[in-house]
Amino acid sequence: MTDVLKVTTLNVNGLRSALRKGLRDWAARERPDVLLLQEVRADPMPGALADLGYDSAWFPAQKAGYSGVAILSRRPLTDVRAGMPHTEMDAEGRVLSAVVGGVRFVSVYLPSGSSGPERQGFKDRVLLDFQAWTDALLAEGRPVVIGGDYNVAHQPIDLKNWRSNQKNSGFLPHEREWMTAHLAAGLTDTHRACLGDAAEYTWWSNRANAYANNVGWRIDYLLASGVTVREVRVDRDARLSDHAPLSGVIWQDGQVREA
Amino acid sequence: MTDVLKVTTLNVNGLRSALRKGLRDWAARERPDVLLLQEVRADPMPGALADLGYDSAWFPAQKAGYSGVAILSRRPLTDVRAGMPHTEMDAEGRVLSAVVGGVRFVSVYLPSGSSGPERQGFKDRVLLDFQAWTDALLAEGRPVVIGGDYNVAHQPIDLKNWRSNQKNSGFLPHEREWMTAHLAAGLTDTHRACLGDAAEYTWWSNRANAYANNVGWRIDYLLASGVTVREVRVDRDARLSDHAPLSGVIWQDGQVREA
DNA sequence: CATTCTAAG
DNA sequence: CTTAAAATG
Repeated sequence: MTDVLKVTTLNVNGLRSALRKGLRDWAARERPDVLLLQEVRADPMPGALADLGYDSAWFPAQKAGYSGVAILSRRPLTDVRAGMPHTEMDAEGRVLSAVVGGVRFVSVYLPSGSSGPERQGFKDRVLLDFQAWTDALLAEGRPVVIGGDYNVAHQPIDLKNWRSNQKNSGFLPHEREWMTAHLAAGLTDTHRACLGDAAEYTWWSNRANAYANNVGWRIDYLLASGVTVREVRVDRDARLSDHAPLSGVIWQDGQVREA
Repeated sequence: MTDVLKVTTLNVNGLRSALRKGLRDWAARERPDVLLLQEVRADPMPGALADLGYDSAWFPAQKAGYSGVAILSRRPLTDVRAGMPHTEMDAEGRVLSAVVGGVRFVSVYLPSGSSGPERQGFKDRVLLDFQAWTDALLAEGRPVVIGGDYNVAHQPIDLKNWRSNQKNSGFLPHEREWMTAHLAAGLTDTHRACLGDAAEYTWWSNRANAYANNVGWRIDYLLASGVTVREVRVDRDARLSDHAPLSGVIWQDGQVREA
């Protein structure tokens, strides 16, 4: 493989909704090689972007219209793995991976804990088990790119109102510590690595005027191991859902830039 | 009372929806003195047309967003009666009456039987009890105008495809016979009395292209006892819901046309 | 506040 | 096909 791979992660908040809002045109313009989607909230739609050359893999939740992740790729998609495994998590279609161009891509949608203590408890258990799962994945030795909605902001710079959110799900101390450990296990936060410490968010609540006032959170990540991701950017203007697409260009380590 | 009373009956299929579609402008233009509404599907909205001078009475279903009838009037509304009484029927907010200008106006929404045998059984029981209720009402001696969605087409001329609907709820032989008896009990079908035998419908399914192809049913009625209703018309073009407004002008019997 | 699903028509 | 509500984020 001599080419680089362009990757995008996006929580679509309903794939049908995102298609209505122009995901097709956006994909035709941006042409990511790999599209990691979360919150598909629909049965598999292999035809959705097929005419743009995308093959796809899908992992819907058991409950219709809820959660679900997918991977779309313009290059062959191999060794697809749906689930962690983890009975509760996998019933909700939250993690899916596949190999493209020698890199294992992961699309992950970690639970929100904001609807109450029961879901926060679930989220906390999932964080532990997802860490074990990524540890095992990294131990396989193959380059890994994880894209997804973690529902966790890491540092104060990652959300507009960090002070008032220290007791809210998504910015709880133990969630932030978990993210620190997750990265320390061997994953690069490519957004920070590429863009430095500028405040840039990937999600804005639909309530109030959060988007207009840029009251957002950075809860979507593109994490990498064994490859370098360059040209990372958040397409704040896309408006395909309440999340922004987060994209980057992957260079295999040791790969030589040609001309 | 020297003036005539203009009355309109309309199944709004959600009052909020009808307001979005222009019910306010329609009422400001047509200025019915009495508006008989069915399928309000909302909690009472006394402010909806208050600035056009309408007082109102409401009978919502116990279940939110379902059924419900109302009467709006630009003249004083007295002796309001909600319910038949009939436990099941009244839990669904289907009949409401009040006196305006010496006439008792009834807004009624008879059940649909099209969702299955259980609802058809309910509809059949309601038809019997509603007949008893109207018999008692007529026996009071006061002029009566009933407007509403009966969910019954009376004659073959009252629906586009009568042949294929002879086994479908809304045009079953026993429902048609019930309507014949209902009228024979002392109510004039003012639409037929005023407009003769022209095919004119008051409801078109949202499915297929029923409205464009005028594949409709006449299931909404303006029935009168003790008064004459003139200038009856169906406003097919209003598009305020899947039903058309059905209007008429009421002359008290013995009332002399002035000027 | 937005999405999807359901019940109902 | 359309409405409104419920669940979820």
